[in-house]
Amino acid sequence: MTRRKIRLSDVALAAGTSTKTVSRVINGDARVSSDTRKRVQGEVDRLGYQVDVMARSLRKGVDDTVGVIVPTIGDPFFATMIEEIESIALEQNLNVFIASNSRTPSTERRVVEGMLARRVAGMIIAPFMTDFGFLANINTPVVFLDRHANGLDSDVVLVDDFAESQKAVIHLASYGHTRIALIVDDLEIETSRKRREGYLAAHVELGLPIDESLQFLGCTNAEAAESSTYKMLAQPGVPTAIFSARSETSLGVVRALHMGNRTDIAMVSFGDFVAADILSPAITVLDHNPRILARIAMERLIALMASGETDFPSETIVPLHMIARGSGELPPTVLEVSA
Amino acid sequence: MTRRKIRLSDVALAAGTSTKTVSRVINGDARVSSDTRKRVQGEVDRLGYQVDVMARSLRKGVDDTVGVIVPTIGDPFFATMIEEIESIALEQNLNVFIASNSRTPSTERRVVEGMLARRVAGMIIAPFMTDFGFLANINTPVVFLDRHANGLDSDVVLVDDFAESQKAVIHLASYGHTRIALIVDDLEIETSRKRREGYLAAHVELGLPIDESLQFLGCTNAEAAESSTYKMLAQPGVPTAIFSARSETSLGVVRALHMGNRTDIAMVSFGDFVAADILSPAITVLDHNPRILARIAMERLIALMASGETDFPSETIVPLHMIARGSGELPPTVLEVSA
DNA sequence: TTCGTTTGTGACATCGATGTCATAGTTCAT
DNA sequence: ATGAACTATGACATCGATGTCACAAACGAA
Repeated sequence: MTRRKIRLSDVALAAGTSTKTVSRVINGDARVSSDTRKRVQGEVDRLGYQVDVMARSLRKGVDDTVGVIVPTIGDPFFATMIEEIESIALEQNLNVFIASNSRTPSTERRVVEGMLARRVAGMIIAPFMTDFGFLANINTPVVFLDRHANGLDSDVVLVDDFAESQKAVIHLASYGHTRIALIVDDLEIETSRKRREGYLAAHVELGLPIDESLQFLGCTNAEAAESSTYKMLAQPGVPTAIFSARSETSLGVVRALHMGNRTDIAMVSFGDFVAADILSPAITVLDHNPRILARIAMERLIALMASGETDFPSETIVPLHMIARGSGELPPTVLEVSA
Repeated sequence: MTRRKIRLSDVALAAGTSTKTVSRVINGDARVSSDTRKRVQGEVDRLGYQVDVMARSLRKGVDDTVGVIVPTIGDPFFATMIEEIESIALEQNLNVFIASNSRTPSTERRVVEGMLARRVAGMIIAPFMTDFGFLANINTPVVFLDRHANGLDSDVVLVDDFAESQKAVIHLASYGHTRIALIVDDLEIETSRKRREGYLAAHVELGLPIDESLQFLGCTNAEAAESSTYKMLAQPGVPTAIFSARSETSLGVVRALHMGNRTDIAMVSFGDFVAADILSPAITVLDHNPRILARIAMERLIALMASGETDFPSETIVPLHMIARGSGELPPTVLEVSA
């Protein structure tokens, strides 16, 4: 029933030439008489021949595809990043394959190896937490995005998580807050660790007391952040402000504040998110724009793929702007003294 | 500088066996003495050998990867769908490669061919608008998601866009609305077309007048929907309710309503979205849950990959539930008579 | 006219892994 | 003891395309 796949040799047979000549036509080699070329092209069209990319790249060693690996596609931050990468790739006539590491180190490694084995021309990786030492003597260009790669000195594009977080907390404190909660993902993730350090450093700098009970760690997604926030609202000594260290967790925090009728609590989100500007109050955010990061990373990757040099890893730090929308400028709520 | 890639033959040489025997060990073939096996495995580990997936699948014809193709990764509907597919794949020990067609027919075709050429074991495609006739005599299993494939009779999992949309509009009308606007994507997309037809059918069924000026077509993304909504709010004869035919456009509509201070206008969204429940008013949605669709599609695909039969394409229609949250139950605003 | 070039073409090896088949050495039932 | 039935292993062809090199024909220069 199914027609056999057309191969180079089938075309060659039909056109009465060798496979090599067909190959030349396919690849636009000048060394073919226009006569032969026309005949071969005719057969190619008639038979609907398509190059077998696998075989080709087995032979050539690479193909024009870039691989992108992120922790989760569902996180709008990464989704947007991917969109931007794709639109650049479209301009450059590159293909893009995307995979997620599902926030699982074993998957992360497998996925990276899968991309390598498929001989992508380059990769952009937003690492989770695998040790990338195994990439040390691979010559495929890789640019890391958002976080450094553990165990590998490589090109990276990121933001100053420490300083930006510190800035956000100081912003809240400047409105009089002294009990500022932290909602953050797993500390094994470099980004999370640094953001927390920034949070702590701000406290130290301002001479504010550090309260363990205000730090909610391990908020891996919006749901976890939401339930941490409920817990926070229920405990004695409710904070008057919250610093959410990731846009995805911010969604959970905001939902809990709305559900619990505590929109009087101030908050700043590390990273913008949809609807942040139309909530009441609108949410103040550090504009951690994935498109900018993606664009820089692609530029770097394209340069690497062209030149092949990988000897001097560059580190690009993108500064962030705070967008004050209201939630971060709320004054501390007068504490209700419980009976 | 870069170490040469380790091949099967390198391992064979080191272990003093033939490549075939190494291959057997790699693939867990029983026909190897435990002695030889141990020796080979030792060399594999020592040298850090990794299978070249390209070469392997050139030989075998397939590999354990499923390809997923969607119009845009940025659309949370598709992003969530992908997440679900990945989590199932993880259980099944399958790899997933994702690509977007960038809402461009030429890219769509190129991407599908790229996947095929890489010999994915199966594909899940949320088609944009390409004619998929070229897949007719390909034997890779494919399940279409969300929309039928043009020009190809294939397995598909979708919702009843027509009837569900009709239902949504009738829901609005039941609260007294007679001027109901429509925000919809390009009509070349099957889904959009059917949803609009449902909108129109509801009008006919209820005997409501159909007003061209209330239909905003071509809203391809949130921004487009937002500016269409502004236009709608500015024109004479502002509607009292809006049916937004896609969750991504709903975000734009909601933003415009908030910005324009017209949250008194009722609305129903085809598809839930983050924050829909914490806005004021909270948004009534048809719960077009991508996870359910994804799960069904994966089950079907896995079955197809196992059996290979592709002869009887199945069509699965998933029913939707309406989640009434407030915005869809608002009464019509009393029209202000302009001076 | 003869030799060096250029041009068009094909034979063959190769990329890395696996299927097929042959074969030498064992084991076992008769 | 002897042929049947395994077991463990390797030689070789193959998947589909392309690089290398050889070579015949046509061309141009002396």
